[in-house]
Amino acid sequence: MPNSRKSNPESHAAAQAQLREAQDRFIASWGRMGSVWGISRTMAEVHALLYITGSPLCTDDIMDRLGVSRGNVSMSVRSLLEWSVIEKVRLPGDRKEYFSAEQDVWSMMRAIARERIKREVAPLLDALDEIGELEPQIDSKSPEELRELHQRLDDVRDGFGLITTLAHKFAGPRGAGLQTAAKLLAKAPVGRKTTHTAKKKGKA
Amino acid sequence: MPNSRKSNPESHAAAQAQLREAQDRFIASWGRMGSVWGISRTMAEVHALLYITGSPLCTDDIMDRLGVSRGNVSMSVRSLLEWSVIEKVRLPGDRKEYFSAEQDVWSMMRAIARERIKREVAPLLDALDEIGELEPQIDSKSPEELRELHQRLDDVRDGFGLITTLAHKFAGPRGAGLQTAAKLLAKAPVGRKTTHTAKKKGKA
DNA sequence: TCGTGATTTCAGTTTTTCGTGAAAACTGCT
DNA sequence: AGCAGTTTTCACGAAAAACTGAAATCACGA
Repeated sequence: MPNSRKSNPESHAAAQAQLREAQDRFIASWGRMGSVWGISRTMAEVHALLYITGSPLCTDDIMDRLGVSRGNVSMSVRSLLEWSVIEKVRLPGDRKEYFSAEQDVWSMMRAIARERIKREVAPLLDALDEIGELEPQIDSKSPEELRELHQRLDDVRDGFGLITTLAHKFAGPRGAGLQTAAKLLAKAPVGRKTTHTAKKKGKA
Repeated sequence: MPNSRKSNPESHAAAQAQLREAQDRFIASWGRMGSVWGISRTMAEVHALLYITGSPLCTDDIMDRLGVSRGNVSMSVRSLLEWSVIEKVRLPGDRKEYFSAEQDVWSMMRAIARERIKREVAPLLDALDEIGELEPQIDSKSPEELRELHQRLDDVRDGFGLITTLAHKFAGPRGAGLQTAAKLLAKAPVGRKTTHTAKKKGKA
């Protein structure tokens, strides 16, 4: 069957199916990654749906498409709003709330990075500070073990501290920091060979 | 009670308790972070224990200190070995296996980063490639929606692709890449203000 | 203010992940 | 090979996290 372009009903339906399929796959992949990240699968899927779709959707749209409960959608959407990766949209003359996702990938990534730093490393740094305060004076007369302990704690603290500083500098809410940094580093003469871990398009 | 330094029994005991306390806290914090990362709490705790302790420990040492089962230690240790953040040590004249953690924070961080990229973004990239292959020919005659879809997929792919490339360049098994990059970026003139998210040592 | 439809909350249920302990497999030694 | 100590595996139970559905709450328009 030769596929005439333009808009005959048949190829239109086919295109729709194709679209659906691709969207669903993206949603599934993004959702799967969500679990690896410690966020719920549904939350990631809702985000994926809003992103890949590009248009504002209401609660029922999301429920129907993803097959999850109203409550679940409500909670996922709330978190997503806190992450600032989606926003509320109110259509005039409609009482429903609609949601749409940030469309710029880099600002999406910055938002994700920001949130992860906040959830993952900030608490650790706080804890390390607190531990450090437990033992105010360490001096050369302290037992070797204690000094080693402090050395290790400080090492970790410094490492994550530096990362956090960086992250705030480059992933702050405003500015194209992350992208700039990435491009900058990508060409910097530090590493040697660029070997990919992921298999590249190999399979049939 | 005035604390004479050197080694009188009393201050020695106190120092031991202090050491214990600090270690336990570190282990707890690191463990808590483990869950945020999607690795099991025990696995993170085992790693924390080996790191903060600095000395090779055997299965029973770990079981006793952490209060977890033999099986659990065995599995955690196996994963940690896969991550290359700990290694087996065989003491001559002892049939037991001992384990000790990578002591350099930066190479520890590189290992962590490497592993996370592998688990988190590589599968996503693979999926995106696969989705892209579903629809070989997109041209200007394709429906607008399909072209938008592809645009979005490509955006995500490019973003994460760049990040992956970077990560491999800087977090590869060998080289001080990460540290170098961090220092480099920390002084680069990109951002403006360095605002900390984490509260700084503020509390009593 | 009331009524209607949308949204949030939350107790209970399902699903998933984690951890246990004992049996099986393995290892180096005699 | 036989043995004693060590490590791994895995079926099962415990714990945690996610999800549901319906009642309660909220918000807009009349």
